[in-house]
Formats: sequence, structure tokens, C-alpha cells
Amino acid sequence: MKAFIGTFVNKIDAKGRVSVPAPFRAVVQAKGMNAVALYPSPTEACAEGCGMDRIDTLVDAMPDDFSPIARNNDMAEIILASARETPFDADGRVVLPEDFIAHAGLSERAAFVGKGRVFQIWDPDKLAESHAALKQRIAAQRKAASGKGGA
Amino acid sequence: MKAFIGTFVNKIDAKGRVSVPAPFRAVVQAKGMNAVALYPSPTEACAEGCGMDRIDTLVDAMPDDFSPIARNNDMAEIILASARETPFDADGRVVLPEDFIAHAGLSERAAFVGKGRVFQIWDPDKLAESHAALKQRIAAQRKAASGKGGA
DNA sequence: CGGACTTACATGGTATCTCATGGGAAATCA
DNA sequence: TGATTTCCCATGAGATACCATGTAAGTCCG
Repeated sequence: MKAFIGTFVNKIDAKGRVSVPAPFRAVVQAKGMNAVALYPSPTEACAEGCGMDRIDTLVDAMPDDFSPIARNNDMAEIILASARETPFDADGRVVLPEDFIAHAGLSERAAFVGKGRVFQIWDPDKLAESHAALKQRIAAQRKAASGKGGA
Repeated sequence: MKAFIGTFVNKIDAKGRVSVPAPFRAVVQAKGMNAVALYPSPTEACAEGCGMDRIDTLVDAMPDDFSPIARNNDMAEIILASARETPFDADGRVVLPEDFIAHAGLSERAAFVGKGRVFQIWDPDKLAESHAALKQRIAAQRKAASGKGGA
């Protein structure tokens, strides 16, 4: 199964359009789809994207029965409430909804970041900050583990 | 299978009419239907809607036999009792029944919220409150899990 | 080994169409 | 007949489909 990997920075035009990187487009088009699902990340300052097949998985995760004791699935609920199916135009671009741009703090350029089954869309500056913090956490974890004789 | 996803806010006119968002309309029309089923949510301050096919699922959930020991399905019973089939007009609008408007506390605008197999109709202000609480629950869950060393 | 050509991808602009919304006429019910 | 509901049409804004350009990389040919 093809996955979303790598980072690509593309330009956002005046209408909020942005080219989805060709490798990412290939991932969803390989599944016969011509659109991506986008939604604001519930936990980070970015937008997140995936194929519609992943949305179907979320739908299945929603309480489908009519039991009054049905468990909630907060994450699925917030994503389904905020997601949008954004089709590709003829050239592989999508239109970023206005509220997603606001949530992610996007302006001129959008960084598409592969995360495996999903991808994220960041403002390049905010992405750099996030990655700096990430590397610090890794360093801290290595330091914490070094006492145990790890490599 | 197409699902109800996303949130769309439309205006309620003086006659109680409101445009069903085109993507939602497409979901039910793809199944050959030209109406939605609406009912007051048994658990929340909103109206809920779905295709008539889902009502059929509810009917199947009702006890069908004449046995005195037939099990009840309270949720299905209350939904079937209060649901109404509301057809689209030529432009894809429906008329919200007066009592549903009252139950959901609707006034000028209606927020259609996708929930996968069903959708909900909220007053935009009440929806914002509900989502704020939802995000807090998610944040609390993440905080509770963070001690396990996850990224 | 170098240069021209081709292809694929990103980007910008324009035209067209769909959708949300408002108003009014016709029909139905009491 | 009066009130209420249903159907139809008009309109403007916003979204989408289409077309054209630029550019970089890769390939084929000389």
C-alpha cells in the first residue's frame, strides 16, 4: 500500500488553491479516488488530509447502533464534523477551505508533510518550529535511555 | 458509500425553509431519494436527519412479532414516533417543522453537521459550545495518555 | 559528450455553472 | 374565504472547470 512520505512546499494562490504534490496525489488516485479529505488537526496547528477511504473507517467507528449506552468516539465525531471532501481539479490542485487556512495559519505557501496513512499541511515556518521541538524530544529520549546501555 | 461529512451553515427564511447543503443532498439523492427524514435528537439539543433508508434500518430494529416477551428498543421507538419525511423542493430546500425548530433552539441560521450515516442540525451558537466541550474532552484524554511516553 | 527536445509538474488567469436565497403565484386545507 | 403550504422563477455570489504559461528534469539524438 502506497503511503504519504516526504515533504513538499507548494504555493497557495489568491483563490486558496494549491497543487497537491504529485506523489501524494498518486497515493489516492491509485485507490481510484479523485479527491482528498481535509480537516483541521484536532491537536496541532495544521490541516490534515487523507483519502476518503480513511473517512469511511471513521464512519464505521461512529456509534451506529441505537443503543442509549453507545460509547462516544470524540475524535471521529470532531473530524467528521469538520472534514471536507476536496476534489482535484484537472491539474491536481485542491481549494483549501477558508477556515482550514485560518486554523493552520497558512499564508503564501503550504508544506505537505507525509505521515504515512495521512499527511499534514503546515505553514513552513510553523513546521520548522514543530520539527525543532520534535528533535529535542528525540534527543531527550535518547539521553534518558542511555543509562540503560542502549546504543 | 457516501457519508455526511463537514459543517455547513445556511439561513432559515421566514417560511421555515432552509437549503440542505448540496453535499448532503447528494448523499441521499445518490440513493434515489428526494427527501430526508428528520427527528429531534433524543439525547442532544438539536435535530437529526438521515436518508429514509436509515429509517428502514430502525424499523427492522423494532420488535416485529406479537410475543408478549418481545424486547423493546426504546431509541428506535422514540425516533420512529417523532420522525418526519421532509421532501426537497426544486431547489433542494426543506421546511423545518415548528417543533423541531423549538427543540433545537433554532432562529436565524441552521448549522448542518455531518456525523457519517446521519447529520445534525444545530443552532450555530449551541454547536460552538458543544464542540468546545468536545475538544476539551479530547485534550483531557491526550493529557491522560501522555505519561505513557507517546510522542 | 553536449545540446535540443519532450514530458510532467506547478502556477496564473478567465469563463462557466452551481448553489443559496429571496420573492411571488398557485394550490390546498380548514 | 382566509390562512397556510407548495411550487416556480429570478438573481447574485461563490465555487469549479477550463485554458494557457512557465519551468525543471529527463531523454533522445547528434
